[in-house]
Amino acid sequence: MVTIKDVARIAGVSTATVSRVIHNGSQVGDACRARVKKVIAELGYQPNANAQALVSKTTNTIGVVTPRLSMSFFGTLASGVENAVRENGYKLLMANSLYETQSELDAIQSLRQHNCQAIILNSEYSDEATLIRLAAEIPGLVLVNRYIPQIANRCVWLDNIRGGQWVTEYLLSKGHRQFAAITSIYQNRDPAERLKGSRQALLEQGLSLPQELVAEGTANMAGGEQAVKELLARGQRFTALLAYNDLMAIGAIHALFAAGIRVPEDVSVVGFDDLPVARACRPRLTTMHYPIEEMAAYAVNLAIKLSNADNKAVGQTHLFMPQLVARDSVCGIATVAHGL
Amino acid sequence: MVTIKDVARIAGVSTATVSRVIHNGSQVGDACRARVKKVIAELGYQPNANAQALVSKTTNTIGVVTPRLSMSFFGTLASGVENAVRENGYKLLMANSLYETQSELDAIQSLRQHNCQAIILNSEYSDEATLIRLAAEIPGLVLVNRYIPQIANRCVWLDNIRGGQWVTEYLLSKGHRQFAAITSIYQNRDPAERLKGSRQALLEQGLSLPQELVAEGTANMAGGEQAVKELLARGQRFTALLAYNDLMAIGAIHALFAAGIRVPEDVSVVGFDDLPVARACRPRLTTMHYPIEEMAAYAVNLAIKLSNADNKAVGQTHLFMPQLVARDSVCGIATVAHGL
DNA sequence: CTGAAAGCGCTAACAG
DNA sequence: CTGTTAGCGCTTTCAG
Repeated sequence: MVTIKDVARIAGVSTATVSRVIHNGSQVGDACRARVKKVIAELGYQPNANAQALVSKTTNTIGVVTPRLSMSFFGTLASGVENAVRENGYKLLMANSLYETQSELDAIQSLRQHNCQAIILNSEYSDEATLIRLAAEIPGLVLVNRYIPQIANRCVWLDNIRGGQWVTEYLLSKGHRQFAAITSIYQNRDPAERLKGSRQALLEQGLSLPQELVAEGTANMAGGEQAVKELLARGQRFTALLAYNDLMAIGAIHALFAAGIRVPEDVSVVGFDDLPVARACRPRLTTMHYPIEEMAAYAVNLAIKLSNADNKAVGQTHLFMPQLVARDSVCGIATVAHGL
Repeated sequence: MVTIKDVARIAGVSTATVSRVIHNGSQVGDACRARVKKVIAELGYQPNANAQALVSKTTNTIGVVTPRLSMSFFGTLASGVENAVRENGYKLLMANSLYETQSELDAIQSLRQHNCQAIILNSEYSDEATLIRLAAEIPGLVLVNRYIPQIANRCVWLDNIRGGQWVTEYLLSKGHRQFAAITSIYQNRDPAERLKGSRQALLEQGLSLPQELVAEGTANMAGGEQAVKELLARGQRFTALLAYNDLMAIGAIHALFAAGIRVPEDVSVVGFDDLPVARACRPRLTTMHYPIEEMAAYAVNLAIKLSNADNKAVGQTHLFMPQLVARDSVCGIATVAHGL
């Protein structure tokens, strides 16, 4: 391994001068600078990042913690983070939290041990108190997809209520009046908010979504299938189905077809997230686009600013809006022959 | 930040002793060890990873380079790597290479600068000479999804030829005799090998796959759609369609349905990879399972061994086999009314 | 079994 | 403009 000493010796200068050249310190003579640069190039010298980190108390590294990279949503999130991190000249340390509070905490610890300059955290299950404490300890900590009022300036989040509202209004505008919903068994934050938005939109039209028209399942395809089967078993009638997310929506479509019910001709189905899979399934899914990649990039930039004590007003909020993407899983009620 | 000195001072021992306790050196008295452990716990001391790296010339960090995390295949790969890395007590540094040779090289450089103990690389476009050189320079470098004979012991790869062969044999066993294929415009390695396997299987039955029954497209949904349109425009007849991968297969199914051709009733379609999306589309896709997560984990363990100079016989190869997953996009030719 | 001391590669005053 | 010097936090001989 070629070190700064080697460069200094061969260039006939001190290590301090080499260091100055590396960091573009203007305090170096032109001739000297040229000579050092030449030697650096010849030797293929690269500063040792660990040594730099040790002395400067900070790394050019940003950490990210998500539940599980293999899931499309988090892979896209990570990809957004990676891009922004790279564009800012930083490196990315990554850890899966596996949906568990303890491994989430472990992941954060391990990132801190490496002196990450900032940490982007998609926390699903840690409680607010823990997160608030963490935020106090780590200047560059930013939460994605979660909103905690006390640390609003650290949160980059999505308006799920609006999302639920807008997608429901879209269905209403298409003439639908008979709604059903499938939601996550974990009725925390997102599922609750999306449903709340939907109910708000319905209420404005004098409609409601009674409990018997809501079924629960795990937030994936299997859960969607199961929830729809339950709805069908209950003998409920509906022309529009609101799914918590795209995966559940796709599961729902499978179950519906299995029961001889066509989508969208008999029942319109909407998802949420706009995962890549929403364009792969048939019919292509009408859904709310979750700008996760942009949010991730935004979070990285915010985290960098915060970690540089670039004082953000406490209480500032970083809110993103979902957007409707109309595809083929919804049709107007006028064209519906009979509903269900 | 609490350092080893703080612990030493408060515990009334030297830093050397604290270091020994941390590393479970057996050279410490029980009483002393207990006292130190207590202080460590009280202070919440965590060794500074950068300082450790500096002195020990190696980190507990493993790097991974993939083209783009937001793509399902690579997200799953990364997830497999992450799991194995964590289980081995290492941390994960990650970089996207964006399908470009230069940024791939940059990514590797940046990982080396951090003294990663090992690097897992999914290289698509770097040439073999570069990779061979890199392997010589970096003891812990392992290539995933690529095979280079000269550095066979560094390659964890899949038998694409067999894959192409097996999936084709499956179709043959279902009675199909009229084949078409859609493949990637980049006729490097994987696409060429899968096609080669298919042709081999066909040849054994006295069949062939002439060029007019092969169309090219980008290796994604759009490419699949376009390739099928081309096949159709050429007026080709076939009952079985071999797609380079799942994404192209799904695009193909879309294009087929758009043309009024049913899958699998009129045409059977097979993919390759077994991405999550293969279970989401309708009909669910029959495809070759690519054990990418297992391969990633295997690669990590191999990389760790190699980096510890745990001498692997040069020339050893680490080959994985794909596996057929029969779902709903294929049906027997006996039940086909007319073919296309 | 434990401590003292040297040094990993680099940066940042402080002199000159 | 450039060199000297003193560490950053930790591990690791080498003595004791």
